[in-house]
Amino acid sequence: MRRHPVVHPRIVAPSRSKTLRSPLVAVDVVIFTIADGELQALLVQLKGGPFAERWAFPGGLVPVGEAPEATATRELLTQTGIHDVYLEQLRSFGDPRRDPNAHVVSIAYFALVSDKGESQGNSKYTRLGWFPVPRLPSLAYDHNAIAAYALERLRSKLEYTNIVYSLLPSEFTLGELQEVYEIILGRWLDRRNFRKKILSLSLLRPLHRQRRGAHRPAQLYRFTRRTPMTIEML
Amino acid sequence: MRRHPVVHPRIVAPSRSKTLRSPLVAVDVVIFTIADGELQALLVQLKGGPFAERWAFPGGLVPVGEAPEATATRELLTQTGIHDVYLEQLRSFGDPRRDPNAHVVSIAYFALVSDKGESQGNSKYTRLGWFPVPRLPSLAYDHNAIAAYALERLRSKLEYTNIVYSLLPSEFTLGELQEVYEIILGRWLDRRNFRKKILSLSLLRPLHRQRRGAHRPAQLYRFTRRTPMTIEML
DNA sequence: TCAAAAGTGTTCTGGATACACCCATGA
DNA sequence: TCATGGGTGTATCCAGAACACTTTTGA
Repeated sequence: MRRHPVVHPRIVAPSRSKTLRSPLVAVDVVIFTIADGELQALLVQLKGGPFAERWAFPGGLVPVGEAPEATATRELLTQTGIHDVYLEQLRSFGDPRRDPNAHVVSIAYFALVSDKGESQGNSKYTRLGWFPVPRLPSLAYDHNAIAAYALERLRSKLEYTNIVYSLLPSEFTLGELQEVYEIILGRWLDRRNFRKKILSLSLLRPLHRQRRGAHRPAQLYRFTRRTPMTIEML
Repeated sequence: MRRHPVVHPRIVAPSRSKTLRSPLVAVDVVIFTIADGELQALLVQLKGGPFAERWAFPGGLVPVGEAPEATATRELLTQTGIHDVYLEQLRSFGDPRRDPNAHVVSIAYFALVSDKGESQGNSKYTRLGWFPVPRLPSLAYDHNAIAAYALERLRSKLEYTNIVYSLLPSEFTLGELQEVYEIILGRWLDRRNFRKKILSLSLLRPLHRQRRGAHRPAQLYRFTRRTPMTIEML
């Protein structure tokens, strides 16, 4: 019926017609990183509104004329200082009661960063905090549901894409790579099978340097391509 | 920054503030079925606007207070008469230029029906038509991109979920089931291997009836559960 | 010398693939 | 009798899983 101008005119300017009222559009970004042997997510603390003091994922309203993904990128930069990250749309959450103030349809994204460093930036308006994903507090809006969905997506994409590269620094050992998998998937992997499989994919280039520590030195590797590809990893 | 009321107030009523302008929200539904040995999709013909006469997926604006999925269900019923179908969110498409009239963020869904019959309903406002997916015309908005995305999703979900049940009538033969897979995946499957695999999943219950034709009678089957489950089908 | 992580190969098993012939029916 | 799809079993291959001991270093 939308296609019939009399019934659902898509053409009239929004401000002219009461029947054209539609929910607001927002984005929310779940930013994951690995730190302290855990999967962590970045939260901001709300200052006002019904969820004052509560934590939530960074995000914001999408203005007319801006692509939602651009909003996500922009809010990420202004709220957390993070830029140039892997960013992927999850899905939208549109329940009218998810925000008590107004009907806001939120498009959720997830982002992956290799370390917390970049997020020290512009925190002058908001308190930022990294939280271990297994023990997230009770979040504002429906953000706990978004978190669960994001985690599920991360787990499955880890298995059939190479996006794990965005959780690692440019140089890393096979042990560190395996640890990322173990933390996110929540299960131990056999080291020999893991190395066999990963090395057979020729995604990694061994360097001429090693990581030293209180143990036998470990070969350092680099990803040959840091660009998303779908490939059976496990 | 959205969390800071002064900068991005989420609280003010939409009509009060210019800064709160956000795109409109719509849904679009890609409805698939199998007919005449092909995957087909249901389109409606637009009557006015810059895409007059062009075909598009049924859909409509989401009103304030209604969950987008409810809008999708409702528009499906009013525009096509289709109800009680498998419906799944794909993702949202938000490019500001996808609709020349206004910035409309569309949440795309895909639906599966087992036959065209249900769509004869209320076509008094719009012309409806089923089109073979491999030969879709040039659609309105960005609907060709939505179609491509929907097809991709359908193909992958066919492999790891049981949603194929929603493309089949309540009783069917293994040959018909296999044909659905072959049409959608676009490749031939070995009959013996297919039957072995499918029957090993105990998703099907053989009936005491057979389908007759100009050939050896074929055993009829029924799905034991017509509810979405994730399971490795192929 | 000890703790801690790195490095390495083989066996087994199960699932996927490839493949060809006979059967029952309606026309 | 013929065309059409239905029904069936076996051999092969490969990837995944299971599994233990030695090495190198810093402390």
